[in-house]
Amino acid sequence: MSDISETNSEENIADIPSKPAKSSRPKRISDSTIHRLSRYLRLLGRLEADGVKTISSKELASIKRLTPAQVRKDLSFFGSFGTRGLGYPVSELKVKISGILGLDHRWRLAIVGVGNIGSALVGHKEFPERGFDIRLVFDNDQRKIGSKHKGLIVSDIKNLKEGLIAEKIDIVALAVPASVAQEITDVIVEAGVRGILTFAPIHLDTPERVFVRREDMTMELEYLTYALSSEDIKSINDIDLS
Amino acid sequence: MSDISETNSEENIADIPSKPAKSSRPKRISDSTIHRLSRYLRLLGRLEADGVKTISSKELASIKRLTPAQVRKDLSFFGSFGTRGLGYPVSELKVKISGILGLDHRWRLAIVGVGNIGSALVGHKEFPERGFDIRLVFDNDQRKIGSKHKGLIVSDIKNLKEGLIAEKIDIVALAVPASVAQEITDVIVEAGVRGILTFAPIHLDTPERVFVRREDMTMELEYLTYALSSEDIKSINDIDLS
DNA sequence: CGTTCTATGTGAAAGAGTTCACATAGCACT
DNA sequence: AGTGCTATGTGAACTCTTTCACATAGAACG
Repeated sequence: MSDISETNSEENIADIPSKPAKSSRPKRISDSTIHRLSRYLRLLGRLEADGVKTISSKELASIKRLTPAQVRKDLSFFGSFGTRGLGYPVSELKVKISGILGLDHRWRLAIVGVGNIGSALVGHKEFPERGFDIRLVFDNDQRKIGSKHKGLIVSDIKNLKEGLIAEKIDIVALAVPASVAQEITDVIVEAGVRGILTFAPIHLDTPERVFVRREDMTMELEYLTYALSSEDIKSINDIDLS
Repeated sequence: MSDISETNSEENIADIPSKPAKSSRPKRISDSTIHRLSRYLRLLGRLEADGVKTISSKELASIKRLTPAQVRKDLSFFGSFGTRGLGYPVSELKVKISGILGLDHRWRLAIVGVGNIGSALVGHKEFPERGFDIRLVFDNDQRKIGSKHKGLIVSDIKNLKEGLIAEKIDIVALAVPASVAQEITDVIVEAGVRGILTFAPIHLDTPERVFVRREDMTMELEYLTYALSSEDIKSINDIDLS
């Protein structure tokens, strides 16, 4: 049973907290720490390009609106990468974080569903730049199958399982309608893929060994509408009626 | 902590109970609670369509892999919507949550940037279905400006500020290169828009009254690569430690 | 109308994540 | 080599979130 899979705020991964703490486990790194590492990494890339050699936790934090302690704590979970009195060596830290995040080699992706979102993913330039190679693209629409889409030929979803296995796909980006997301997920899982990035706004049932992350724009929009609405309510309530 | 601007200006206001103790929104509600409300809402929509009249916290939780207590707690922050011994009335709860999230009226969106992601947003069918109307689309590419994009004419980004004001835009979805994201954000803020959903992987500097949410696919992919990599490492490490 | 049974609503406990605060490592400069 | 200075690394304190556990509201049925 993986402790990483037990994300707290999102239900992504199937998990029933049945087992008591297994012996002495490394230590569970929080969701948010990993996300922050991603963000440090990107910043470090820019700093390196700018020729910055060293950066302190304070500077790192101020750019991202975090506390220096947060930065140091995040990094300290994985080792001591800084020099006391000096700060962190930019290039070296970048390499270290890349390693932690598993970005020391390239990853093989497949996109399933070439609708609005799927197309955007296929053309997304950031992916190859950051180590993700899109190897396969699938759809069930006969008009799309066989056609070239930004340099990649769209495969028939009927061949999904075989394709994923043959191309040794690590991660699938799932951009299909919610109504078929679960059945396609089952095929992906059968093919042995253990990472899924889904855009379907439903819960996907997967075995424990499979990691699922959801990207949900509507949910984020709804967070905004909540925030905007309750602000308004607040200002109304702030007016003293007496 | 997420990027949502801090919303606690309540320290200023002394706790004078001049009004009926019908406190509107006393505590700060967590990020995760709001996200879960979004997800309950979607599930309730499906249940309602299926003719389900009543649902218990246990059922609600099992579908989403949460605990019943979590569901009840989330809802209890906003009131008592259920009936003891019975559960929650589906339609009624749906209306209540919609209200909490500010979804009792439609919201006016603008998309800035019609690249891969921007195009996907413009064509995204879920938005209108969920109360979000895309009113304006902007780009800086002369070849795109003036052309119709899924029924909407692309405006010149030079007219961003005026357009946002004229169309009373509530929320902007920002899908532009990171290099120009901050300057465009400044214009959006000047136009008085207080909600931004950004796809640029950088920190946006905004005044406190503006709410920013980030959608970051690469970050989620990196979470997956982290999880997949450390799984492998873990099986090696599982042997010793402390 | 009373009894039984079920699932809510909620304080309190437990568990996570963040911030504090400070001892200390290492650089710089004499 | 010694002194001063700065920023790391990290237990401990604190704060926020989740889970527990149970009293109790209301439905159902005789």
